[in-house]
Amino acid sequence: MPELPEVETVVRQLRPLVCGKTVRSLRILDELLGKLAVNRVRGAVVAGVERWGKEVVMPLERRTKTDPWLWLAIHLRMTGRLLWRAGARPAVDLHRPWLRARLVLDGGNVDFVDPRRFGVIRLVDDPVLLQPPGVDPTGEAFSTGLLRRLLGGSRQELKPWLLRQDRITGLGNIYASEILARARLHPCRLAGSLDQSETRRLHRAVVTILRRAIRHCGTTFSDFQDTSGETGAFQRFLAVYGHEGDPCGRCSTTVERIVQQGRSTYFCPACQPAGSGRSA
DNA sequence: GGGTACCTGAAA
DNA sequence: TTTCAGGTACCC
Repeated sequence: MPELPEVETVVRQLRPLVCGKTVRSLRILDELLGKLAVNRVRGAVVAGVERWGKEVVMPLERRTKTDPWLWLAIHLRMTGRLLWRAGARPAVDLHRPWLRARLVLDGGNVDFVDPRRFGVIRLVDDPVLLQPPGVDPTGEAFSTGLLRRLLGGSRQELKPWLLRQDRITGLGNIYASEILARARLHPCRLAGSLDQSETRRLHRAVVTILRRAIRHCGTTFSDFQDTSGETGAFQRFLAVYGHEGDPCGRCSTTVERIVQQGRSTYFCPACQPAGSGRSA
């Protein structure tokens, strides 16, 4: 599930639960995750829970004179989740559907559950290795001017361009469609073809959609306390994503679905006219 | 740049 | 049975 707002939600919910707690162990249960130096985390203290792009990053402080910092990074990819299970002795009982890894802390577990097994865990000494290449669209640095420079000259279609993590980090397939619907821009427009006012609309849509999605805890998400249900509520506000064949909320024209680079794009052909600068 | 692969489950 | 899925790495 996770795009930027969902990962932000995970991080905010996890932070007060795990910060300051001591790591007992990191259990890797799926060989697809590869070999990690899990012994190095034992006894470290969780110093934070951060979102770096779409990745959950936990700085771990060790009681060693040399190399006191370790960085645990978890990318949820398509179906990964981090579920908190409070409890005193939860290292046993590894039976949980799709459980791939478990961070055992004093007072509870962080369970990495991931049916499709695309998720990735990294453990590194140097946080530079985790630095996302693109700009964070929720940060101060993301301005209309910066967006204009990033778009400059690109001959890629807008919607695939929005998915590029080396330009803007954090957008995914749902919010890319939602952002273009709000900005009233056709997904097949060439990224480099936007004029100043269109660029401003796109910038505002990125900021607004992400802010609203974060406020509503993202689109569908599992609870950390009890394993049931979804706390995310943003799906109620989706204007176009998943709404092929439904009337557009603004003009009642039928919402369409097209495929770009093998992925679904939803848009309203009336509110988001092709206009000039559309790819051939 | 764009297709394809990775993997599994749910829904059509 | 086939298609689709919130992501990204790797191929030409």
